[in-house]
Amino acid sequence: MKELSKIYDPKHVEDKWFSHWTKKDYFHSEPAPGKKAFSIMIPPPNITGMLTMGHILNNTLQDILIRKARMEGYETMWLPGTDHAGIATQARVEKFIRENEGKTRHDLGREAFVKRIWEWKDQYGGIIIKQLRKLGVSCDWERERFTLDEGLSKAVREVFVRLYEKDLIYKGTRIINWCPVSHTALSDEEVIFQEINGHLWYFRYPVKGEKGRYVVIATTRPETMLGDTAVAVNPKDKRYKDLIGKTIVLPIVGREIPIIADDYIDKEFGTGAVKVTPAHDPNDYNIALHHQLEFLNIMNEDASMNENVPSDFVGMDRYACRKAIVHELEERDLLEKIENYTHSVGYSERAHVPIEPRLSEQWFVKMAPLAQLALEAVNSGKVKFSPERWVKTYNHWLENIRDWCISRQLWWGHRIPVFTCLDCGWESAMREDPDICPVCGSTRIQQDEDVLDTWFSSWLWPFSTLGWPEKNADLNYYYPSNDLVTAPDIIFFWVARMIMAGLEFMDDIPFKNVYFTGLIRDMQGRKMSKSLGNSPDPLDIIDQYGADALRFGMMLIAPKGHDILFDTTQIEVGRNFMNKLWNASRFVLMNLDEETENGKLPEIKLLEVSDLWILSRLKDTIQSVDKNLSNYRFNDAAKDIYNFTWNNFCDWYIELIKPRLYGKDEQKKKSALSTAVYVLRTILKLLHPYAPFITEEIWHSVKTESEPDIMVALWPRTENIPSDSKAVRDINLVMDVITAIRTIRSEMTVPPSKKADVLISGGTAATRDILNTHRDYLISLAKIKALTLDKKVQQPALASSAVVKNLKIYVSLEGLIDIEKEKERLKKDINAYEGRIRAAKSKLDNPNFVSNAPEQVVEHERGKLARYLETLTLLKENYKKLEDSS
RNA sequence: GGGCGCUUAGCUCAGCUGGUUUAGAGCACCUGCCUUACAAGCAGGGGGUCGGGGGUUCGAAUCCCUCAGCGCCCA
Repeated sequence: MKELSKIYDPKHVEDKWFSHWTKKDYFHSEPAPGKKAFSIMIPPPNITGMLTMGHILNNTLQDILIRKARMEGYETMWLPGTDHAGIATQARVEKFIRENEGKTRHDLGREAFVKRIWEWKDQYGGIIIKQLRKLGVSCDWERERFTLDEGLSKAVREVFVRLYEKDLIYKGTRIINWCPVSHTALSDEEVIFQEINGHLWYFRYPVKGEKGRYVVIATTRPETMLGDTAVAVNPKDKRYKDLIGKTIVLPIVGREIPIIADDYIDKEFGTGAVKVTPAHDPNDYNIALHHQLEFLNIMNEDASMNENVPSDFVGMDRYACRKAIVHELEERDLLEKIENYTHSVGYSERAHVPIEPRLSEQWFVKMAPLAQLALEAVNSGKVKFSPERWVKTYNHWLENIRDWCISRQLWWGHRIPVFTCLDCGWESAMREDPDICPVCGSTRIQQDEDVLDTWFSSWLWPFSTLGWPEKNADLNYYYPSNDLVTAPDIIFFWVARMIMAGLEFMDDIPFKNVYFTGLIRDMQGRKMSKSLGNSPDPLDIIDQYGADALRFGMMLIAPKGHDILFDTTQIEVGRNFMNKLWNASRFVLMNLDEETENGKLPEIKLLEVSDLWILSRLKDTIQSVDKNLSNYRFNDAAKDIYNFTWNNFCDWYIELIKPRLYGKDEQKKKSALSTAVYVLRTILKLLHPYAPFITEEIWHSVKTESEPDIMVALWPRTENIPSDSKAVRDINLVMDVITAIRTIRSEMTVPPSKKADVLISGGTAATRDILNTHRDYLISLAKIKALTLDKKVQQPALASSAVVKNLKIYVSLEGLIDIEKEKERLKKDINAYEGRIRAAKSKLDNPNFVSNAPEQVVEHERGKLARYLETLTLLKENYKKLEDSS
C-alpha cells in the first residue's frame, strides 16, 4: 500500500516536477518531419514588467492549449520572450541613474547610456520570464527571444529597408502626439483619452481699426493663444459675415492675424469663432494648410514656453502659462467669462501626462496598402477571432487606418537605419552601415538619431523570432503558429499589425486563431493597478495555494471573453479541488496492490453496472472537454472535469465500490479497482493541462510503463471506453432512491449512526428489479437496517414516505417520526407536483399549442403530465394515511 | 457623437440552434454529522421569475423594438 499525506502540499511538489521536465527536455522542440507542428508565440511582456494576474490568465490559457496539443501528439513549440519597451525601460534606467548618481543620460552620452541599460537588463530585465516558470508553463525556454536580439534587430532593419524602398516609409512634418515627459513622439495608439472636468475660457480679441469691437473666442487651452495665427468662423455664420477678411490684433502679443472662414468651424461650439493655433492643434494645423497660415511653435520639448512668446512668459510651464494668460487678459478686461466644460484630453500611455500636439518631423509608415490584405484575412476566416465580435473592432480600425508614426526620440531601441551625406545631401535606408556616400564618396555620413517604436519590432514577432529574413527549417515548420492568446487592449497595437506584417513579409497569416481574453478586475470591477493596490502578487498566491490551484481556480471563473472579477477566495475553490483529487487518489492507492492492476480495463463482462455507469459518464466527459476546449471554452471544460471528478467519481462511484473493496470476492474487488484506477488516470490526463504539477505527482503513483510522465502521455480517447445507457439509467434510479431516503432522514433529523428500516413498493417490476439487483448499494449508502422490496408491502404505521418514479418508499422511523412535520413535508411535495401539473395542463389545454407545436413536444408534455398525476396520487395516498392515523 | 458588450439567487457567473421537472453551478447561508480518502470534508435544505416596458410566437431568460443603469473601444 502506498501512502500519501492527508493534505496535498504543493510546495513539496511543484519545483521538483519543473526540474524533472527540464531534465527530460520536454519543453524543447525541434522540427520533426512527418509530425504535425503546433506552435504558439507568447505575447512578449516588457522587460520592465512583473508578473500580474493578467499574465497568469493569459499564460495559463496558452499552456492549456500547448499541453493538450503535446498530449495529442503534435510537435509543440511555445516560444517565450520579452520586448525592450523603449520608453518604459529608458525612463526606468534614467530615473535609476538620476537618483543614484545625480546624472542625466546626456551627461553619460548615448553609447554609455545604452550600455547601462543593457547592464540593467541583464540584472533586472526579464524577471517576468523567471516568474512564469513558477506557474509551470511549458515554454520552449531554449528559444527565448528578446526584441533587441541580433536576429530580431536584423529583421527590423530588413523590414524598414523594404518598406522604405517600396515608398511605404516616409519622413514628414506633421502634428504628432508629443510626450513632454519622455520627450518623444508617440503613435496615435499610445494616447489614452480621458474625460476631464475643465473650463472653457471666453476671450475678447480686438478687431483692428474698429475701436471697441471684439470677436469673442472660446478655448480650452488659453496658453496656446500666444501661438495663434488666425481667428476662424464658419462662412455661413451670419454673426461674423462682415468680419471675414478683417484683422485681429492678438492681445498680449500684439500680432496682427486674419479672420478667416472655414466650413470646418462648428457654429455651435462656444461663440462660433475660434482661435487658430496651427503648430499646437491637429485641427488648426489642417485649417492652416488650407489657408496658408503661419505655423508658430511656442513650446519647448518639455512643454514649457519657448522664446517665440513675449519675454514675460518664456520658460513657463504650459499650465503656469495658462494661469498667467488668463490673469493677464482679465487685467486687460479681455476675459468675457469662464464656463465649466467637460472634454477629453489625450494622455501619454506610459508617462500618464497630457500629451502635447507638436509640429515636428517624424518617420511614418503608410498603412492603407498594408491594411487591405489584413482585412481580407480576417473577414474571409483565414484568421479566426474568438470571441468573434472583435472582428468589428478590428475592421473599424483598419478601414479608418491612419499612418503610423514610428520614430521615437529615444536612445533605447532599434536606431533608424537611414543615412544622410552631409556633403551632397544623399539619403537612404541601408541594410549595412555605409562607410562612404555612394553618390559623392564623402565620409561625412550621418545616421538618423531616432529609434523605432517598440511595436515596430513586436509586429514582426511571429517570424522574426524564427530567424527571418533567413529562410530556414524553423520558419518552414512552425510558421504560421496555431493560436494567439492576448488581451483585446492590444488589438491595434499588436494583433492587427502582426497580421499586416505576416502577409506583407511572409505572404502568409501569422496565426490561425486569436483568442481574446477578458481583463482581470477586482471585486468592485476596477482595473487592477499598482496605484490602487488592488492587484495581488501572483507569486504570493502560488505560495499560499499552489500554482495548480491558481491556474484551475482562475479557469473556473474565466468565462469566454468577459472581464473577470477576481478575488482570492475563488482560488480556494481551486485548492479545495486539488485536495479532493489528492484524497480520492489516496483512497484508490490505499486499496491498490501491485498485482491487481495492469493499466487496462477489465473485460467488459467482468464489469458491474456501477463500473459501466462511471465509464459512460467518463466518456461523456472526455467528449465534452474536447468540444469545449476546441471552442476555447476553457471554463466549461474545467467545470466538466470538476463536476465529473467531484460529483460522479468521488461522491458516488467511490462510495458505490466500497462494499466490493471491503468484501471477500477478489474478482469483484479487482474489477472495481481496475476501473477506479483507469478513471483516475483519465481524470489526471484531462486535468493535466490545467493543473500540471499535481497531476504529474499523482501520475507517478498510478502510471503505466508505456507512459512514464503525464506531460508526454497520450490524451484520452473515447473509442475503447464502453458506454451503456441502461447502466446509466439504472444507477440514476438507484441514486434517486438513495437521495430520497437521505432527504427523509435528514429532514426528520435521524442521526447518521441510526439505521432505519426501509420498505419499497409499487413502481414496475422492472424498476423493483433494478433496485433489488443493487440492494447492497441502497443498504450501504442510505444506511438501511432492513430493506423490504415488493410489489405491495404493508405500509408501516409510523413512517416517512417519498415517491420516486412511482415507487413508494417508506422509511420506518418509530419513535423518531413527527407526524406534523411529516405532513408538512408531504404537503410541500404535493404542492410542488400540483404546480407542475398546472403548468403542463395549461399547455395541453391550449389548442394552439397542441396543433402548432411539434408532435414530439406535445407528446413529451403529455408524458410529463401523466407521470406527475400518478406521483401526485401516490403522495396524496400517503398523506391521507398519515391523517387517518393521527 | 459612433460602435461593442453587460444587467439571471446575497456575491461571481452558466444557460451555446426558443420547448427534456416550476431556471442551474460555485461561494455565502441554514440543519445534521469528526460515517476508517478528504472538516480544504460528508449528507440534506432554503433562496431568483431572469433590469423596466412593449412586440414576435402555440411557447421567450433565450429572438426583435424601446427605456434605464453599468462597462469598454473609437472620434
